[in-house]
Amino acid sequence: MSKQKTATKDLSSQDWLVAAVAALAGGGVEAVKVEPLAKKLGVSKGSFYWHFKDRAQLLAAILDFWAADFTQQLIDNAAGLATPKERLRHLAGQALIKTALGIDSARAEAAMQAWAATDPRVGARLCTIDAARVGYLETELLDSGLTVSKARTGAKVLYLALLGLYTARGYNQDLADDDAYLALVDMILE
Amino acid sequence: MSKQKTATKDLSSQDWLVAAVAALAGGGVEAVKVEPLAKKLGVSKGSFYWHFKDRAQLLAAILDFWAADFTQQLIDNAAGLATPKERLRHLAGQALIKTALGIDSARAEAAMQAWAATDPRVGARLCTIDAARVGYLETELLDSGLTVSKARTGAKVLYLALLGLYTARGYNQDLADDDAYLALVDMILE
DNA sequence: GCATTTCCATACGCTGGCGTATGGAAATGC
DNA sequence: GCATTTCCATACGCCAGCGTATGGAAATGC
Repeated sequence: MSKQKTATKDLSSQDWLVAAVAALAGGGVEAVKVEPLAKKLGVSKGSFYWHFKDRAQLLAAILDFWAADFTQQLIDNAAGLATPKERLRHLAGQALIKTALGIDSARAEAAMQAWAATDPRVGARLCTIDAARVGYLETELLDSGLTVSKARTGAKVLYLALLGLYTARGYNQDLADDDAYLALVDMILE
Repeated sequence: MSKQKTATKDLSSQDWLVAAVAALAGGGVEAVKVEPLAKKLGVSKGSFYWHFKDRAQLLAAILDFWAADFTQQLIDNAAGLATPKERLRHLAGQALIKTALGIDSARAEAAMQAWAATDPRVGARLCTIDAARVGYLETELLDSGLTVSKARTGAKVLYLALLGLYTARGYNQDLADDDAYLALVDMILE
């Protein structure tokens, strides 16, 4: 029922993008549909087709947004805390991606991975993102004094568990146990 | 191009169910559509609406199949191997659900969880399945001599990582590293 | 061997979502 | 202050997928 922001002002393509990501988080890629989004934004789809060529371009914009934004988020995460252990433990609560805009980041993460499983081009993009993230985790583990080998597998394990945590947040709150993840962090750091 | 099985025989509702699960594993719930399935099975949708009331009933059948089948799979998994450690390590390669029928079980798993994230009734069903699975992992860890507390969080961690492994299998083969999961099993078992 | 049941094909109407075309209103250039 | 640009509404045709209705062929009962 609540209108979007301030007044009945013109929408930007950013507004459409944010709404699209929200729909993605809520119902997967198939839920990112032009006309329902228009209805939710309180405009007609004439607005959409002015800002975007077609639906495919919107989906591409989501991917670009995702790829561009996660790096910034890595920096934000690393900025505040002193030790690698603190930073790694922080990943459980705060997701790797922005939780701003009222979007459930864990659900958005899970939706992106589900999307990647059905679209190989999305999968390829997410692979590079995953590689960067695992690489980040690996450096944190190396900074903590782990051997190269242990840091390598440890980073993968941490990220796999993080993916599982995102997935569980979507439907199984009992399983999405942050403390379990924190225990894993401690376990890997010995 | 290949026809399905033996001859041009009548289809059973099981045939439809198997095809539906395959479509689910390949493209998510939204890919489970009556007319495309009919085309893939080489029949018309008149066949479908004889075996099923509507699409919702097919989806419900998928859920029932999933819930009924996973228990059998738990037994199969536990049957062959002697020690808990062997059984737990076995989970990486062999998924918890049947890999028969030419269906990628990991993709099917991931598709089920993605579905659960968008449909609360599916989510509720998967929660009980997850609980049983985590419970199974917990008993294995207890049999291995872990304390109640360590077994509890260890089971959750193992299952979260397993979920991540299933997800990764869908698009990131480099991340879907069985050895990393095996290392986690060893780590939890000390 | 005729009726009934089983299983499927064909044809139809309906809806939701996509993309286009056209026009209109408000801002903006100058 | 008139033309242009910016942003959106309305209306249209189109297609995919759902569900129904009806009929037909093959097996089956008996």
